[in-house]
Amino acid sequence: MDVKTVCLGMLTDGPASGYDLKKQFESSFAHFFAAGYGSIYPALSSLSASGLVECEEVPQEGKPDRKVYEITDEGRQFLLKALENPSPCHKVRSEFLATMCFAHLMRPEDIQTVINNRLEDIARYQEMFRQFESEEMCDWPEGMKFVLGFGKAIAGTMQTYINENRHLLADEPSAKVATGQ
Amino acid sequence: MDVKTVCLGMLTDGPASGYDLKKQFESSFAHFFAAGYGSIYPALSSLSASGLVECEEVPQEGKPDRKVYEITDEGRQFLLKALENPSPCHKVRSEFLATMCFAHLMRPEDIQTVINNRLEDIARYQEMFRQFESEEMCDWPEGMKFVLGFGKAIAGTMQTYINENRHLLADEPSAKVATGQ
DNA sequence: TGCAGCATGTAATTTGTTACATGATTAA
DNA sequence: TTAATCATGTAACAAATTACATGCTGCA
Repeated sequence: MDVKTVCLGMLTDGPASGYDLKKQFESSFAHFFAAGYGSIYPALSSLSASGLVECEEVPQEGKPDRKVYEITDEGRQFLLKALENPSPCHKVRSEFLATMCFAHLMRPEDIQTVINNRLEDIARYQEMFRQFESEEMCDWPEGMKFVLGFGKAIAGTMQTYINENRHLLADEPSAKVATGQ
Repeated sequence: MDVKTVCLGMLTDGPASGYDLKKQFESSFAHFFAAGYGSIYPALSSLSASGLVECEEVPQEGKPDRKVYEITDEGRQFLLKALENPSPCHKVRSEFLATMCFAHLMRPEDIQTVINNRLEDIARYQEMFRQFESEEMCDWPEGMKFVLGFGKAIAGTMQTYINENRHLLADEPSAKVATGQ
């Protein structure tokens, strides 16, 4: 499933512009599917050319026309076919873990920095999940709740694991072992 | 960090062929960094052309020459520079989660199939982690243990989360609610 | 007889990323 | 005045996937 198909899926929720979809990719989808304008706009053009979506251009003052895309019946059919894949993949590409594999070649302070930055990143996701929980979540489809819950669970596990095991990689400089003083 | 850099890192463990590296990508690295022959061989050629590795061709009978690559001092320096990135990314690309977002458009039995297949995939990873734990693990660098433990923790959380929340997506056909029978 | 494993690679294609290009509005 | 938000897109580039291409050995 590529960006095109995910955009098509997002449009089942109602008409939207490329700009709108980008916001979804930055929020609810951010933890498992990345896409920038450079892939979203071409995706929408292509979907439009294939007749899977229709585009309505809404003129605006001082801004480019807002192009609002709406899924067609053909688009719905295409999406359903795409959703029939019985084994959709789940891929991780982690430069973080790759880096940690070679931690023994790094300076301890650099390892600490990498870990702290990762924890910050995780914290940002957790903040996002918290916001979703407090807000609109009730009227979302169950699948979306499942996916958000999934992300939250994984983020929590990562955080705990890293905190409990970072000592394996490098002892913190400030962690002076009891010196009896 | 691309395939090239990871190959370079793997070679710090000792000389190896493209075929050997592929086996690592299929085992200990499989849960966070994918690479096939189509990217490994070109990566090694390129590293060799840049002088970051050296290649020794070992003739064999009935097989193509085995090309054994060894990291050079220049290669080590290059790797250390690459490891200095303070914020290496950790990206997930999940067609599985994307599919689940649109579960309300799918047939319940198809949802079950997708979930069962995902659980099988997770189980395969867990089996792999178990094998590593029983074997050679002791002489591995701490970073590698950290990374394997990370994968194991995530796999466990996924499994538990999916089992505990799959009912949100579709009630199993056989799950007849207490009939008083 | 057939398949898995060993062992290498190339070429075409697909996909996505990054940088570039434009430009008005609004709040700090 | 400066940054963020709104709003679109293209073109060059980078990277990885897939299919293709070869061919021996050893086991079941």
